[in-house]
Amino acid sequence: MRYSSNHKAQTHQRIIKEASVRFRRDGIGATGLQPLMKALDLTHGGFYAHFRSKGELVEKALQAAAAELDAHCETLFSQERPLEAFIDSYLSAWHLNSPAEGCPLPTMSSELGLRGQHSPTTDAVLDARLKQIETALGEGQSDAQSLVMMSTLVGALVLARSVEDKALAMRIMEVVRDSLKTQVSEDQKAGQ
Amino acid sequence: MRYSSNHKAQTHQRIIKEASVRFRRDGIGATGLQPLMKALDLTHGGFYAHFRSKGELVEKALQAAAAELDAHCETLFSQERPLEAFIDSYLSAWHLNSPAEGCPLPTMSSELGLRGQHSPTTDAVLDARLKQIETALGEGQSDAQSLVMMSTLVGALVLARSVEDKALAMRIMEVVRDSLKTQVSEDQKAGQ
DNA sequence: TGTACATCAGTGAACGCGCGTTCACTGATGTAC
DNA sequence: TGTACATCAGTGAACGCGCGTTCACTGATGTAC
Repeated sequence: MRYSSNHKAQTHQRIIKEASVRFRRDGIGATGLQPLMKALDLTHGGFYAHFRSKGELVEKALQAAAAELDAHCETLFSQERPLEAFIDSYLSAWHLNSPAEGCPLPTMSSELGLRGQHSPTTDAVLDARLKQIETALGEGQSDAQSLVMMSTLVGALVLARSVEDKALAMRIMEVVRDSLKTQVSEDQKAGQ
Repeated sequence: MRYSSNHKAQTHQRIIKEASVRFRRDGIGATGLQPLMKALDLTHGGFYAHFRSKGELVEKALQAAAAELDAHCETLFSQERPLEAFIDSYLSAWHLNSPAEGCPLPTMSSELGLRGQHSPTTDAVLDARLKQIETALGEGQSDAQSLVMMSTLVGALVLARSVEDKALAMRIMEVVRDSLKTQVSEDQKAGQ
């Protein structure tokens, strides 16, 4: 069956979108192409009309997730207290329970890093995030601070998501949130 | 063939040891029982004379890795500057390149947390690590600081391991190491 | 405007493969007589 | 001390399953005449 001119491009994007959700939620290895295509009311055979391999889809899905997050961060960083908004958003109950729609770093980076897979895309995602934080930190602040902040945010989310005790998970996020915000305001005072 | 009385216990431990290495190095899902047993010059069928399932091995391997790390931390925490030694050790070039023998939190927790697997063992591993840090922090310090420190350490290692740029990886570890050590010495001054 | 044809996104069976798990079996050793 | 037997850690073939990937095919639509 032949479809309207932009039909294929639409399907292409639907596959990427669904993959970016499943890779973050279930992991890359645990996500099968067959169930993925079935969820979109397609058959698995058609996959290879869109991508050369699962690996190519991983790249595209990671880029899509990063772009999604970039857009979300744009709105946060245009607020009055950009860094506080970013911290609150990153360590929120919503982000804790929505790995499928959140930052790909805590969920996908370990699976991409451990294997020989090591794509340049992971570096690009992290770079983009760091650049945004640096800009928000303002002048006079070294980029070292953004590396420390990003490490703390990612680590807190990884730990909070991995513990079974929900109260502990919330406590991890709360104390890290407070600590980072205190540090930011102190740095801003010192910078003035 | 029947073996000497402690032979089975020895094999049992060998399986756990090899699994704790492979789970951390390759991930739990990507580690097959067949190759694992073959590496120990055993056949895969014998596995079920030792463990009820792969899941049980995951638990035992995680516990073994945690115990190993506990022992290593004991020696660090008996040094003159226990926290500095712990930070340097956690964010060392060796730890960056040796996930198989290092802390199981950065490598295994995401895989354990994402699925419905969520075993109480993960919580126990984190708890043990936190307890050690709290003790080293000394009296008057809240356990909030140990949560923040552990988050930062885990996050830094996850990020450093996931980026392709080796120089960036070393830089992440370096700036986080410096930041944490500065904070520790400041806290100790304030605590006196 | 009506018909013949080419296109190609998507179909669905099939490929080899490795997975976790089961099970009837082996055979060297410890134990009983 | 010598023989018969029971034990049981480990063997290796087989199970069903889902994986990533390939490929000959379909059939609705856009295009050419």
